[in-house]
Amino acid sequence: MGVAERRAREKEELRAEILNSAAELFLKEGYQNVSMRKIADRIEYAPSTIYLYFKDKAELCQTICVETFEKLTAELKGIARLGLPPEEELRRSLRSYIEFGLGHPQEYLFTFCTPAPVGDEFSQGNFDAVMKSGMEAFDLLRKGLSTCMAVGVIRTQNVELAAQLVYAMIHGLTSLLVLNCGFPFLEREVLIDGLIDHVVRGLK
Amino acid sequence: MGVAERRAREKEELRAEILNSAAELFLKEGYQNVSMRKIADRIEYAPSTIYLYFKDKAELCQTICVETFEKLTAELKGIARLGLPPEEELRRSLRSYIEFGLGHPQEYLFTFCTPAPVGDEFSQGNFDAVMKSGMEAFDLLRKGLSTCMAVGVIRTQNVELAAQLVYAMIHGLTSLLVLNCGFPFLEREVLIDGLIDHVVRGLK
Amino acid sequence: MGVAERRAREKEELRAEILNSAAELFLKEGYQNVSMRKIADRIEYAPSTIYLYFKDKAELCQTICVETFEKLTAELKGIARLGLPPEEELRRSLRSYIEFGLGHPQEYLFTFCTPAPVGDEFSQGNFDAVMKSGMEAFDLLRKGLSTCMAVGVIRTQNVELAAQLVYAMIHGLTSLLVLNCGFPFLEREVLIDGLIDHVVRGLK
Amino acid sequence: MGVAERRAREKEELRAEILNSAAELFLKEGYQNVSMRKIADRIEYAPSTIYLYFKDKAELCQTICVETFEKLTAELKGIARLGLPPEEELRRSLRSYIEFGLGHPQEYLFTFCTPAPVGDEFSQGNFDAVMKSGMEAFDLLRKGLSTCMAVGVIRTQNVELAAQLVYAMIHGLTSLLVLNCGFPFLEREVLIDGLIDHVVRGLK
DNA sequence: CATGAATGAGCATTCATTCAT
DNA sequence: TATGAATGAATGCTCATTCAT
Repeated sequence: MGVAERRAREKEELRAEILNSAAELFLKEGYQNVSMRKIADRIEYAPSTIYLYFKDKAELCQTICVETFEKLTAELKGIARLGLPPEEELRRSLRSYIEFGLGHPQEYLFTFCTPAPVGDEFSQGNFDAVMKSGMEAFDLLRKGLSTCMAVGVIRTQNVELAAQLVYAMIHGLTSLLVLNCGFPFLEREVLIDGLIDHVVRGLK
Repeated sequence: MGVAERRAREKEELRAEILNSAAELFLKEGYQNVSMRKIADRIEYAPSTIYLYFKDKAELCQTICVETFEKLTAELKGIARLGLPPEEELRRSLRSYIEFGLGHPQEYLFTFCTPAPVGDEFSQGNFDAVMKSGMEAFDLLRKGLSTCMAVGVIRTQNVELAAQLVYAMIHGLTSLLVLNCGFPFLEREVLIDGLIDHVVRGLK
Repeated sequence: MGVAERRAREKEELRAEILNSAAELFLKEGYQNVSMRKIADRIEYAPSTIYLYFKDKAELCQTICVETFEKLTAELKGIARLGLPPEEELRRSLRSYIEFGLGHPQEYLFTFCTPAPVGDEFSQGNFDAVMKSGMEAFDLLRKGLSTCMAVGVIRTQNVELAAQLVYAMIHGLTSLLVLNCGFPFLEREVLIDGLIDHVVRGLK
Repeated sequence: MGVAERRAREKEELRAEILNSAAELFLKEGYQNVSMRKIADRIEYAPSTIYLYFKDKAELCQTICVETFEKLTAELKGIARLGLPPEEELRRSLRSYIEFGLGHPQEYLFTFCTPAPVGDEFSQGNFDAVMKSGMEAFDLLRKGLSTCMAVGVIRTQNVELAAQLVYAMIHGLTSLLVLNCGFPFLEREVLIDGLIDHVVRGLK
């Protein structure tokens, strides 16, 4: 039936619109400074409408984070399926990670650069859900480094340490570029190439 | 003149007490969760008294950030004055930078992890004031790398590129640790040592 | 004509189901704590469906009250039809009244313990409708006392005074028990027996 | 200092005004239907001002109840101090109780005829505070009946039962008269005299 | 007949801030 | 200089109700 389909589509669109607007606002103003009303104003719906789609503010926030991680994971998995040589795959993954951040700046910043809302607003359940999906993405990095280690293209023996350091370094560049804070950065491509080289060279 | 002097001294002391208490609270509870009343309660003055010393909550926060960065700059300058061998000085500076972020998480997050227009709470003026004092510290990193390059302990020729990459990498670790997002990071010391090694090795 | 009949029957059944569920919820959770949604959830219909049967929440409540009082009146009439000796009939009626209050606390409170203008939620119309059906029950008390007086089992001559006092006394116990205020009352049965005895003895 | 005194007096006056208005509204519209805003509107202050005087809505309600009980207790104690013969003292106390209700209709109804706010709004602490002060008044009734029993002016042996029944009966009349619900009651004095007689006769 | 989507008004409460004193 | 009193705006959230379908 066309009617039901159209309704479902519209509903999905509004849900996405809420998520987008919320992510944008959370990013620009900080989780705590964004009220449900502000989100509602931006999408031009009544505040109570949001509650038809998300139980509360925390669930809204959680959903943004989880969906962002899921997109990233999917992308990294796509690369893994290409069957590239390990070092090449690692480089591609790192680049993919950075480009993902640049391509989804709002979600990236909100998910990776915003302190977890403290207090009783964000429940342990909310927190766990986000962390779980984040771990999935991180595991792909661990796995890639493991493979490199197995075939001897990187020297270091401590997978976990290597993974955390590599993650820190690419996150550093990604977040700085995404923040777009007015600092006179060099060309993005130059920085990305330079960083990946630096990272991989350090692993050898 | 004794009376006027004593008054001035007392006034300065109260100002410092407000800053200290506020910084402590911002750190422990997060900027948003600290009300002017809480600060006032802690110093045992009326909330309105704080407004005799600071225009508003944002100015209070800005002052704390700027004064904290001044401390970082002073620290980095202190290291420079030690006359250490260039590589050693670089390592010490990087470590100092990271530890500064860990020691002043609120200020760090506010200054380096928050996109420019922070809503209507923090004015552009507040932001600029803080950013300006942060940039002073960055200059010291540029200078340190320059020296390393001059004496040949690092290979790369592009100071600016090196500085930005190094900055990105240490910022990456610092911000992750500061965000305190629940991720099971390894020991801080291990990560810091590992990162500095990785960074320096990559520069050679 | 089968179709129209079945439809009418189904409609009547749903109406009754709404009333039953609402009464049960009002009783268990208190009028204010019962939302139209809760009622709808319980009968597994959409909230808006209820509005096809009742103008608003107040009308729903009014209907419950009136129908309940009609049950009380029916009960008292049933006792009268038993042809018991007058004193016995009086005792049975008093007990029946008290037990009615205990069994329908919300309706009781709403009708007998709430001052007339109930704010803007309940209209005067709602209130009058309920009061009218409550008064019908009071008339039966007058009649019962009249009979007792006629046959000499009670001494007092003033029917109206006796009726009002008796009513006040049983209302006193009923309302206290119904309010459920946390006071450590004795066993309900003991109190009810004691009260009826006290009331009847005082009439002699 | 005149200034401080005047301030204290004004503060006390506002506190009393809040209590009075709140009691009146709670009574007329029911605890749940009275918002802090409505109270504020009535006294022509901002809603937040009320919070300078009472921690929350529950504390406001609790205060009204407790202060009402305290007034009643004081009155009953005054009678006890007169050293009247036991039966006379009992009659006077009962009359005093009824007249207290008639003289403070709003507080009486709110305190004695309104169901305890359920849910988590009213804490156990709130509840206990009210119950404690209510018990004090009730104890005076117990004591009076005890004395009557000791000197043989009343027959019944069960103090607690007698006290609860007597309380129920006088409360019944008081609440009906106070409700002023439109029912065609006889003269108040006639009803009061009649009730006290009825009650005392039943005790003999 | 029944509903899903949406809303506007309302809630208790908190907070940064002002201002007369 | 310092403050106590007061406030207006905002917050997350709930609910009775409406209405197009």
